[in-house]
Order: sequence, then structure tokens, then C-alpha cells
Amino acid sequence: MYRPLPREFYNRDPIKVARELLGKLLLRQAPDGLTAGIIVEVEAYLARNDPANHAFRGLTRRNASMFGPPGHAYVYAIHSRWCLNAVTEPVGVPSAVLIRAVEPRQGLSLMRSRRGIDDPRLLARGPGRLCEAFAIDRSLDGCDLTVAERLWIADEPTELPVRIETATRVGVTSAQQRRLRFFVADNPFVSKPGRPRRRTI
DNA sequence: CTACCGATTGACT
DNA sequence: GTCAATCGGTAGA
Repeated sequence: MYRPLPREFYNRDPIKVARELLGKLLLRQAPDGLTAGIIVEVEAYLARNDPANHAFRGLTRRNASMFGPPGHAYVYAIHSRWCLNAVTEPVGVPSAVLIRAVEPRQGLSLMRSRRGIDDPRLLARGPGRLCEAFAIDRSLDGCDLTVAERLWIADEPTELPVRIETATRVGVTSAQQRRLRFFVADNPFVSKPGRPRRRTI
């Protein structure tokens, strides 16, 4: 239990990884304590033909982690917030899954003090809020997610099977047509449910 | 060096 | 629903 998912889990098509990350447990061991939550919303960013991918125009200092081995974190900043991705596919193939929201399960008081709010639904709903609640910043860019040290993802055996819905990605202005956002149906911790039109898989 | 632009959030109509 | 604050990353002079 809470053993990190193996490297091979991430060494696959990011769409498959994204779907299977739903229901998994994200764990963060920070100096001030442990926080954990069930992943309920993700987005896939593809290595090919995906203009929304930060790596679409090639390797830069920011996106270097996406070109590295699968199973590592890619953390980047936008609008003064941090966002967490899990890198997928082999070295040189820059794809990733953005973790957009989790349902808090452990360390709620720590999350509340970091976020400055009480409502559990707002603690980690949205990629920037999630990183604030979990104390994730650029220092975790490149962190190996397959070792249980600072940041990892594990199976949550007690979690019931979930119904998955798809939608277009949030905030993406190019490649809008693709339904690369995946989230747990009817879960109140999802950042933006439903969106264009619903389709249950 | 400057200029532009978000894989966002929170406040507001 | 709309809107803008805000700042690191990137491209280009």
C-alpha cells in the first residue's frame, strides 16, 4: 500500500496513463508533514501534433524534464502558480499528464494552513491550488515519482472503480478540438466539470 | 536588453 | 457568465 507506481506505468501513451491515474493516490512528504489525495482530474499533453504542449517547439530550459525518462515530475510556473505533471513515454519523447485536481485524504490541516482557507473542496481543485496545498514548486521539477521520498503516486486499493468523463482541456487556446481532459464523474473536487458537452465513457 | 504571452485564480456583474 | 493581476519563459533586437 502506498508503494510508488513503477516506471513502466508511465512509459506508455499519455492518454492511457491519464485515464489510469484517475483514482490513484498522490503523496507529498514535505519537511512540515505528509499530504495525500485521490487524483480526480487530469489532462494529457501529447508528443506529436499537439501545439498546446510546452515541448511543441522543441527543448528549452523550462520543459527539459519532459524530454527525460518517464515517471518524473515536470513542474512549471504560470501566472505565479505552479503546475504538476507526470512525464510519460521514453527519453526524447516529450509527453506528460497534468494533474489538475485531487480529493484531499491526508494532511488536511496542513493544506488548510498553506492555502489559507477551510473548504476542503477548494484545497486542491485546480493545478495551481493543488501545488500550493501540497507545497510543490520548481524544486520538485525532475523529481522521481517512482521512489517514496518527496513526491510519488501509488495505488489506492480501497478506492472504488470510477466512471470517467472526457472534455476539452482547460485554458488551452490551440488544439481545442481534442478531448484530452479526463475526470471522475460527479466528483465535487473536479475543477471544471462537464464543460462543452458531456460524454460518459 | 525589451516585448509579448499564457496548461490560472479570485473577484466581480 | 466576465475580467485582469502578475511574473517567468521565450523569442527577438
